[in-house]
Amino acid sequence: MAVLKALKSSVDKTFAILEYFTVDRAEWSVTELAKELDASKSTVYRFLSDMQKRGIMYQDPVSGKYGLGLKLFELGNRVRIKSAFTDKTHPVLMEVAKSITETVHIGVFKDEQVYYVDKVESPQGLRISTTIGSYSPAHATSLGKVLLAFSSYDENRFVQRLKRYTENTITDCGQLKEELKKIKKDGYAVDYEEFEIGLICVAVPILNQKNEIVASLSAAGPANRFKKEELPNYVKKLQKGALQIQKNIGDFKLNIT
Amino acid sequence: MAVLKALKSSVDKTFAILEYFTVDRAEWSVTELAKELDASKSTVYRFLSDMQKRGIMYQDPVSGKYGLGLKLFELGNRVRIKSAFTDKTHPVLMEVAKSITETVHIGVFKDEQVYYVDKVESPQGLRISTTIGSYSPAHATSLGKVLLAFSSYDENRFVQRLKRYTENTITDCGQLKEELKKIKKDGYAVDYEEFEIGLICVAVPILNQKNEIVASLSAAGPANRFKKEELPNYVKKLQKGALQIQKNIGDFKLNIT
DNA sequence: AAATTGCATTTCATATAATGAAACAAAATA
DNA sequence: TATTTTGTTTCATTATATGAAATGCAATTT
Repeated sequence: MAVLKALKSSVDKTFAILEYFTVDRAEWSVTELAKELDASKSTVYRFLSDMQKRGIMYQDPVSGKYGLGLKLFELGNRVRIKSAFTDKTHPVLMEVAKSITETVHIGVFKDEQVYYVDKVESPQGLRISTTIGSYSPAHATSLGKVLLAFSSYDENRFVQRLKRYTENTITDCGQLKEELKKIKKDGYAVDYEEFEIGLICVAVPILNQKNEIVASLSAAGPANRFKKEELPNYVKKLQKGALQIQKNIGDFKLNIT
Repeated sequence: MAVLKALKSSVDKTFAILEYFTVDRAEWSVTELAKELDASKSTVYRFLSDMQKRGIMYQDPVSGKYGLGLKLFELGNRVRIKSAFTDKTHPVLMEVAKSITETVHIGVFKDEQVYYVDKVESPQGLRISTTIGSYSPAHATSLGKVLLAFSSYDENRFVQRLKRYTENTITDCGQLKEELKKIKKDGYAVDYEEFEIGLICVAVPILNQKNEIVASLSAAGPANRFKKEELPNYVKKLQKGALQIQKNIGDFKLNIT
């Protein structure tokens, strides 16, 4: 409430409005959004229609509701991360997804969270589906635990409360530190339904040619399809992919800011 | 010159500035951009730094120059076309690129031009590299000619001048109509260096399950690698991919506006 | 080492655009 | 037909955007 009025610059307001258009809520009417933002219809209308004129917004000709437009897609594709990083990782991701037959992800650190930068979905019907450009908690995912384990991090990083997502989530800082130590030793992390019941993930680090960790690579699938004796096999396939990516990316270091 | 002053709304100004960040010119300093826009440094600075605070812009910590930020990548990935269409086409594109070993593209019609919505680059060193979200002329590309041939179009569509790009470009309307008729009969189009010298493309239509054309699929490679006797082979592989995509997309119809 | 250039950034009085209430038009609903 | 609910437009008021000049910082030149 009173979201817009709190922001002083038009630039801020513009992008605050865009943030409301998510994957889960792709369409808003002027009235709905005005109510949500506690702003006048005129104001919201002007923002949306100005953006619509530029193709940043798309207006459904039938319902009159607004959604994100093609121009934004266009701009998003110009962002460096895409051409510099994903172009190099994606082909490998395809290979790994095919050989493991589960959804594979690449995640990096951003704001203490895991940020998904690339994915290839499992060819199987029942599969995990995440949105590129979204976030997950670091301590409750295999991607995050790998990133933590292989990064040089402040020991006091975990003074912050570790949020519980399921009964398996690690919420004790000491326990997490032990887990990370083990992960660094083993070279991989597993998430046994620690973030979501029914979801199991395995992840390995992606290093650049200077052996700095730049991202992590995971395979994720439904718990009932996971066989513990297959774990070394998954890890082997992931590591093979990670090594291939390492070859592809050179000394590339992702600047996430 | 005087680009910014001509625009009355901040929303317009914001996105006008973003448009200056292209693939060819990914970075601008405050001073450079202020000069280009004929605006004051303060103004440009404020736009860029406001956007930078939100992650829309990225500022290189060394040079101080600005580029497009991750948030924009994030927003771009939320655009419907991406999740609804590309997710379904990309895996097939990978397969086709691998089997043909040339860069493959998917294009749709937008504003009488070919709009690139997805691509997978050739694994070979020498390859064609296009930007997703960019445009090419319809009459001078295989993607475009397929789209024209299989769309129900106005006969008078081509009264507009057909721009010449190379010595092979079809610039005569009657000749183009003949070509389109042939393409419809054959089920594929070829571009023999009609847009760019040294570039040869082959394209086939992608139909949805109602048999409406929704996009076209092409393979593009350097002319000196192209063997005429391999053409039926390329077409066969492309058609196999197009059929797979048809299965994936159902009765999906792309709304490009 | 001092001076100079070249840059991003900040300041502040003024010009200009953003704002919301209300009116409007058009469609959906009763 | 009457009523409600939309998206859109208008316009006087308010608040933000603007640019010249100043600042601070670093790299380069004297």
